Amino acid sequence: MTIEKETTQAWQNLHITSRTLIEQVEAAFKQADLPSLSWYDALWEIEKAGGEGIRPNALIPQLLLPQYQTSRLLDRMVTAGLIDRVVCDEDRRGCRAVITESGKEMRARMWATYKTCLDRLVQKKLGKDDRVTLTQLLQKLR
Amino acid sequence: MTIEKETTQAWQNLHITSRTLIEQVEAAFKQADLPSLSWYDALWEIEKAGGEGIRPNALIPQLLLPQYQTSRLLDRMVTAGLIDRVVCDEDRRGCRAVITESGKEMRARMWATYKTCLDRLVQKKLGKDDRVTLTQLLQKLR
DNA sequence: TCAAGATTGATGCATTTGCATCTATATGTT
DNA sequence: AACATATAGATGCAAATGCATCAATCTTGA
Repeated sequence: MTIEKETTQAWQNLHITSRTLIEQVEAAFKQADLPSLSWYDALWEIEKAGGEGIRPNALIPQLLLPQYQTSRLLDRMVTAGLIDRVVCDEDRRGCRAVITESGKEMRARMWATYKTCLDRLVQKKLGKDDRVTLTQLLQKLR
Repeated sequence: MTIEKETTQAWQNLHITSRTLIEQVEAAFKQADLPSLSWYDALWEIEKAGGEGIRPNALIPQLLLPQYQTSRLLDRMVTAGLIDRVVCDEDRRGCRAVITESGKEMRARMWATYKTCLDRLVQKKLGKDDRVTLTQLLQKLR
């Protein structure tokens, strides 16, 4: 079994590109005094869940985080006043994460920054066809 | 300025794919009782540098790590006996990272595992043409 | 019904990270 | 030469991570 050059190149470009782009978004967030991408992802999932909120264990597969990281991310967001941990009637072991008004506001502010990055880093760099092709190729790898 | 659906999808697929694949490689390393990918990358760069070794500050752009992380990664690899930190005659502030025999052996063992993953996760999943196309699209994003 | 096992989510502890700063040496300017 | 500034790399400290484990609750099967 031999690894071809194109394999290595695809591999390296995949990870370098992903890391570099994320770094640029994180830098933009920091610049704007905003928390990091994982907070955005979590806030967005929790906001989409609506007033009922969402169970931490349902958040795990969305965020691709381990259980303990999810738990601690929620801790920090509670501390920051962006979400509430609400008791869960249907399962007393669990809880529900519910976004606060302040959380919604934060998510919106983050989106404003995020959006600009996505436009500059992806949309402006690749035509629609290329974006579709890229998505298809990436999906073959998952 | 509006973010189109294909933009979001390319963005998400890029990062999810990268993370997922890396997780699988890391899992394979852990499985085989080997250190993590960043050790591999560092060992490889240092080994390629030959007997002269390489200056930490030259390693930084290769590894895409911040200075302090590079410094501490070298610490740990010294502790593990995989590299030596050699005094640098031409610049007394600095040092040179030189791979040890044990380090070469470790890199080779890691490559055996790594290679298998690359074959299974990339080479078997995408034909050569697709790999080339993917690389090209990713390069447009960097 | 009740014990055995599974699941939810939190947490103690050691390691790693991120940031800022420090020391030491090198370089550039007058 | 003498000083100011820049650069290389290490490090103290606070925060975040990874791992293992815990308590509480739920589910299942006899």
